[in-house]
Amino acid sequence: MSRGRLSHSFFQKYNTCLLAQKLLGCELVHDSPDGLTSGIIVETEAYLQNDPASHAYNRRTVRSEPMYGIAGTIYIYLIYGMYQCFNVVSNQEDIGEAVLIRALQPTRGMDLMYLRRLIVPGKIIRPIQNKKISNVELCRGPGKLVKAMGIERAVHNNLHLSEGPIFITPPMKEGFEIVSSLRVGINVGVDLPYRYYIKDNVYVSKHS
DNA sequence: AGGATGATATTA
DNA sequence: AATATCATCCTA
Repeated sequence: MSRGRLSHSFFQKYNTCLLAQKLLGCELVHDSPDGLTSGIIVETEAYLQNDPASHAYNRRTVRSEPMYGIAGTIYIYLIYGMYQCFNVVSNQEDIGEAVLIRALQPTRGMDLMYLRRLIVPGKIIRPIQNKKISNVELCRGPGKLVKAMGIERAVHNNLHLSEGPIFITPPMKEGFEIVSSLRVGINVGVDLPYRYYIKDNVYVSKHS
């Protein structure tokens, strides 16, 4: 059952765009106190040093500091006041680059994922009958997958994938075709084709 | 199409 | 200190 976890050498081995592609087909795992959840990475985006869309573009601030850590560091940030995004830091230390994980194909702990998706922070559970979240919808999008996986910035930011409760296993899926396209939800650097996903995979957030 | 929601970076 | 800006998601 245990396939082991990818270590620093894997994350450092490729440049950021290539790592974004190599991570496709690998399994992201969170072994949490509430239970284990996991999913195959099916969609990623690369954010580079000289990339206007990157948090590390022309600056090194407290928020983006984890991006300057060694490859395999976890970088989590808050977006739009409500959602969090999960990144795998890449390249050498002191070079601020990372790969955003945008969608997962759930493999384990789907019941727990479903429960987490329903919980509104600090409040009650969302009206149940109103919306039924399908397996396809559980992790289809960067904010969704972070919530379904029980990942929190306050707890997991700046941890490393080579140790700790969150890790990535070697590829489970192989032989698929990778599509590259423009990145989603940005206003600058829009022309850079640094989004990658598994062709025809239903769990990818959005097609183009 | 528009609103939720808060940290962050930038300007003053 | 004030403000514009978000690597998003949900509801209408």
